[in-house]
Amino acid sequence: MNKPKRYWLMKSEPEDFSIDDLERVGTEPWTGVRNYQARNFMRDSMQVGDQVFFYHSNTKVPGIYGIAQVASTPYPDPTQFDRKSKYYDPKATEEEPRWMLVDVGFVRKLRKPIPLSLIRTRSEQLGEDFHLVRKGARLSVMPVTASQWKILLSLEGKPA
DNA sequence: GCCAACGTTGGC
DNA sequence: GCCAACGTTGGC
Repeated sequence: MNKPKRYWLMKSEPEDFSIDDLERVGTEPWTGVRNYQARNFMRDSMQVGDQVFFYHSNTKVPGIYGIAQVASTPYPDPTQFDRKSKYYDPKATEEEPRWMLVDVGFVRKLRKPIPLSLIRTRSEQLGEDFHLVRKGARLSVMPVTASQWKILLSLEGKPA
């Protein structure tokens, strides 16, 4: 029997890594997550083929810009061992890595981005458990339910 | 184990 | 650039 497909939302600052960058490279290890909750989602719950909303944060128009998919099983984030990386973690060792990640693969860019401002207008529909529009939401990797996925996708191409 | 101080996230 | 919200750190 097929496992039901899972959905996620992953944030990235486009100056750092954008959906266009992902389109160019095809697949990218999702390095630099240093939040335990976000790590746990990647380590414990993601499966190859899961669908991902690619969200641009810290930018002029924050919002969902594209769709990606989980492209690997979890493995240790190599940047935690790299002294020269800004993500270096002195407490992590090869034997006991702290930070796990998955590879993310390009699926498509949205015809038109779905701005956060538009997403907020659907807060009620999306429900309490939608992390993105919670006050002070800082989680960079979060689950999205099938119904939330549908609602959000239906906003593609809608005027903001 | 508490909690103040600090650093970071991320919208505006 | 500002600053609220939040997670983490470290002194006690």
